[in-house]
Amino acid sequence: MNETRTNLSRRDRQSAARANQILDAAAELFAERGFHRTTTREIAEAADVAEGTLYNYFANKDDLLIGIMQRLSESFDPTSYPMRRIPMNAREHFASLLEIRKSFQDQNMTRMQAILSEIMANAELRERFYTQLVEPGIQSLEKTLRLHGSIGQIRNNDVPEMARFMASLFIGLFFLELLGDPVVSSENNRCDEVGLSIMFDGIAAGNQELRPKKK
Amino acid sequence: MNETRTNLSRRDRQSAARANQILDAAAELFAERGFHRTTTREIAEAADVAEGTLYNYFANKDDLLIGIMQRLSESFDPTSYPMRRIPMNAREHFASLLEIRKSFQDQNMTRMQAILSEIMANAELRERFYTQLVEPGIQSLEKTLRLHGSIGQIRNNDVPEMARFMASLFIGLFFLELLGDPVVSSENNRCDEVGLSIMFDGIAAGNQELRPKKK
Amino acid sequence: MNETRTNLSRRDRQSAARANQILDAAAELFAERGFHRTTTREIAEAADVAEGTLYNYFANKDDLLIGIMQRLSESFDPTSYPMRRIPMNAREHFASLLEIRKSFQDQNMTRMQAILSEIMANAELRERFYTQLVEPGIQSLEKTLRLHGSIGQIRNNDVPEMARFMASLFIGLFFLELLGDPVVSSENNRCDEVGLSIMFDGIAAGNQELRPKKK
Amino acid sequence: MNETRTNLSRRDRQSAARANQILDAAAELFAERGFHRTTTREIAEAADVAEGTLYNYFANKDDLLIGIMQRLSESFDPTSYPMRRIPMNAREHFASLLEIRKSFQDQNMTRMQAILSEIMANAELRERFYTQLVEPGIQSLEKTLRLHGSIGQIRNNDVPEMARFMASLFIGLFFLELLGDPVVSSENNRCDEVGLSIMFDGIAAGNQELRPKKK
DNA sequence: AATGAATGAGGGTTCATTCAT
DNA sequence: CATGAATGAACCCTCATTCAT
Repeated sequence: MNETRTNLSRRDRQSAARANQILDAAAELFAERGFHRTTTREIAEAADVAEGTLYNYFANKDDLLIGIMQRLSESFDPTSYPMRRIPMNAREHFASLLEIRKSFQDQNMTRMQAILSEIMANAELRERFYTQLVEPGIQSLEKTLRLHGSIGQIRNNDVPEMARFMASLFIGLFFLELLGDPVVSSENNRCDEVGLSIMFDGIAAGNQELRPKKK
Repeated sequence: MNETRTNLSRRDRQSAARANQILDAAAELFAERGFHRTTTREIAEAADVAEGTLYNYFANKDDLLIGIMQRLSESFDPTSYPMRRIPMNAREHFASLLEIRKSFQDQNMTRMQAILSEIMANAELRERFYTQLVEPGIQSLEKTLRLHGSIGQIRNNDVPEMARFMASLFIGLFFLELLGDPVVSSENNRCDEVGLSIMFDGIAAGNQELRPKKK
Repeated sequence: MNETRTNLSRRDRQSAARANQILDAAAELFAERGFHRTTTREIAEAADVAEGTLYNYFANKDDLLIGIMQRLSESFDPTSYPMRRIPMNAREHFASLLEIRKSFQDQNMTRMQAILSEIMANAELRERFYTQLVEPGIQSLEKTLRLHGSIGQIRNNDVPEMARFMASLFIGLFFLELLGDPVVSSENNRCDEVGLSIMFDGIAAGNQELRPKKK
Repeated sequence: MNETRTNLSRRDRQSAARANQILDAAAELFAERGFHRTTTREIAEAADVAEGTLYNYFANKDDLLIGIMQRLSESFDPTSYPMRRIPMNAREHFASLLEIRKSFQDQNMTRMQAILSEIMANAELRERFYTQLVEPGIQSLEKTLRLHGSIGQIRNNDVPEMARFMASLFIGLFFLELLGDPVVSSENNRCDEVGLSIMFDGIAAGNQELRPKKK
């Protein structure tokens, strides 16, 4: 059989594609109006399948959330990023992390919104979210911090707290964007830039290096 | 009648008390299992009233969320805090802000959780949340930053971004606590301390002042 | 309060009446077209209540069957019958039992049909049916047989088997009626009469006493 | 091709075998959990075919019941039995009928259970059941009774009622067995024996012949 | 104002049946 | 003829809301 490039038969590929098609439709709707205000009927319509077909791919409505989360975590591999151009200047490194955050956010905003509404109310999902996304992200941050700390580029203590500090920043910015804060949402906002500056040099007067203005 | 201290009649006070009793019950349940997984029957039972009674105090179930939000914003008056002991050392000032955040969080965790689950899915609520809580908070931060900036204690530019930076930090820490992150959740965590240090002096090696260790 | 005759409040009585109203409608429909081919909507319509009201009185659809069974067993108290005019002639006694059977059948045909269809498929119901109806009936028969046996009116051994024999007869006749057998179903059928005769004197030629023809 | 013994081609035989394989699987499941609680998917799995294959052999799910009934009636040919060793002693004759009943029951218990649950709820099936099984059985009984009556071995009147009497007995015993009555279900029960005795000699004291005790 | 039984629209899910492969 | 994914009507049940008491 001609399946050199994938181990999956055509049927399997079709099946996976169908599952994705359903998940995408579900994520869109969950993000738009929340998990509970979205009916399986609407999902089916949006995915252009019959309602019963949903249940050939997912055990129940909750399982759609799990599926969305799964795909979210698949597209989030923090270990791959920071090491790409190491060793590098710490500031540039963290700048690139912030950019990665932004690009991840842009590509996964819908999925994030889709599950966020249920994360507060669904302990299992919350657990998964922390384990699959937040924890790995924080650990990656810790690793990065230790690396740069070990070579004297940044302070070398309180790594766990620093990592939480940075993670909080990421999460908070995401939230403010969701809430529609005009400054954070504006296309050419300087939040990341300022954030990076503060993170490295603090807000104390006189600490700031000269930074190149964004053009 | 003895109504010297309030403008409310006894009936009005009883009525307000009953409304609060219902809101508290609702908040507790919403926080625990989410808005949609909580039934009006459960709320009524928890509040020790009949189901129909709910509708004498609130137009519908959604209105309970609005009510909880209302009380949340009543107990959050950012304008009152920062000015208490001004002028003061900027670092101490922000330290006290962090403490205020923590105490607010402790006292309103339930209510916050109660509405958070619906904020993502309910545009009206999201709007209210931003307008009543986030925006005032940010504006207060901006004011504070400008104040200290104007007297040269901290850098004096990018105030909006700095305020978002700090707000993000608050929000993110809250989130990590909700998610059960062990470092942030631990009783004697140093996150605020480290956060303050970073905020002022940055993570760049050599920037840190000597800080007194927490006892 | 004026509740001398019953311990039940008006509300309780109304509630019980409503429950009966629902059970009667359900029994009718179950008998007509079977449990699974009857929808809760149809039951509600027949009972002239809303569909949701069913669930204020019964936990679920299955519970309706249990309720019907309950009422069936309430209207079947075998212990009360046979002793009414004891000691009596054994033949007359069993003749009256057959009449009782017939009258019970007439009054409960619908309910019996209603549950019969599910008895074969529902182990719990089958268990209840045997325990609440069949077993008490057989035990009552055994008691009666022992009584007449002890005073020499009938043979005095194999009481359990004789009781099963008679119970089988009752059940079988009921079944044939359900199946629409013309002889058993005919208004003035002589099955009971002949049955009684056989039961006492057997079918062997020459055994029969002279019996008065039914007028 | 070697088709000397049957008129059926190999294909036809295979086809019939497949149909039987499906019917057997269906009967097993219907008996176990009832018609409506059994899904076509389960039947297909048990029969080791695809779900769609069912519909190549049977028009729909109901048709499976008809099929089971068909096979039941094929294995029940009352005309063949009683005449085998006629003339014979009437008592022995009926004893052999009871044995036949028992063996039929043993061999067809599953199928009987399978359709019984639907007989109460399905008029068409009930009709078939009566026409194909009960009526022929009763007619055969009537014939037998008339035969023995005509030669003076048993009473010669009320044949239809006597036949119903006996049929009821058969049906009732079957039912008690289904219900799990301990006496009827016990391996070495004496119900048939006692039943025969009663049927011939009645329960009246002094009627019984001396019968040999079962070992 | 308080009650809680009644309501019925709407939800998630099942499953007999079809049909393209 | 065999397959099993796709289908969608129909089901049981929930629950926010109403209203007579």
